[in-house]
Amino acid sequence: MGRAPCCDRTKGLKKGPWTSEEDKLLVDYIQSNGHGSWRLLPKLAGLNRCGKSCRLRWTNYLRPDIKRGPFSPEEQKSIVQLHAIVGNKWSMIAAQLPGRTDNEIKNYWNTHLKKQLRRMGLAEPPPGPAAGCPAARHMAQWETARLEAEARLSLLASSSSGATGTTISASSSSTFAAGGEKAASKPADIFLRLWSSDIGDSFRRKAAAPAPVRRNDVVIIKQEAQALPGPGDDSSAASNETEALEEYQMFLDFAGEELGLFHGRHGGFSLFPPHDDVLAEASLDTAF
DNA sequence: AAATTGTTCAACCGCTACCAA
DNA sequence: CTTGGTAGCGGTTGAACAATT
Repeated sequence: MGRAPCCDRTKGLKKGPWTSEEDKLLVDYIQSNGHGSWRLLPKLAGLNRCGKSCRLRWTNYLRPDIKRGPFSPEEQKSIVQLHAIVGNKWSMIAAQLPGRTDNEIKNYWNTHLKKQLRRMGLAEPPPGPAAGCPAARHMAQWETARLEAEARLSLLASSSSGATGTTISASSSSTFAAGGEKAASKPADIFLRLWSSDIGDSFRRKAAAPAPVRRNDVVIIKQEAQALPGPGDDSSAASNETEALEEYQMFLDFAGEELGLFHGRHGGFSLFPPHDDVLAEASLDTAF
């Protein structure tokens, strides 16, 4: 075994800001040869940088399809909503915003949106006994996505119904999902696609019918939740929460399968972290 | 005008899933 | 099956710039 190490720190590779000459070398090389192996690229392109640095420079700054300039209100809204759904999965969020990089979105979130939300009083965990509870928080996050989808549905319906000015209500939107656009082609809007899914329909109707359990970890958590002594030992409340968790996990699964949100190296996205992480998440994630 | 404080964002660091040897 | 390299990700840093005192 034994490949050469990726970044040989003994060779005195350059770090820090890129010069315009370095940029030109990188762009010229990639445009004529493609990036190929990032490890070999610096040598081939005549750059005294490590491949990692070249990849970052290209993907975050030099790529020709990168959109420059301030974020539009629509983009801001999408970031907030997507962050509510997937959390700090910047690459997933970036995949839904053409021309924007994960680094850019991450920076924008940390420097603008987080502050804005804090000012609006949305950066703290909700008050009450459910504070810090991942299930309650995620349910609230789904609710924000639901409201967004409803708003967009209304806009869509009013624009397509012309002068009549009628709008599709929340209860009638399942018709849209079942026989309308979903049957012909999927809506391009991520929130409408979530909303028009079976899972979205389940949330809208708040159906009491038990959802099929599709993941082993859901079963495990359900058993653990039942074993844990809840506040006041309210077993029905615990059961409701477990059902809510299962439904929300199905929503996440749907997002992964239908929208490609969770494709790639990280596989799926689970509501159910290891026990140690639950505490960490509750104390650290104060964005919502 | 100078010093201090705050803000932005490009780039780096460390971690890890994936995959080749 | 094990080991180790690669690529990609999220968190963090620090230089540059802007605003304030």
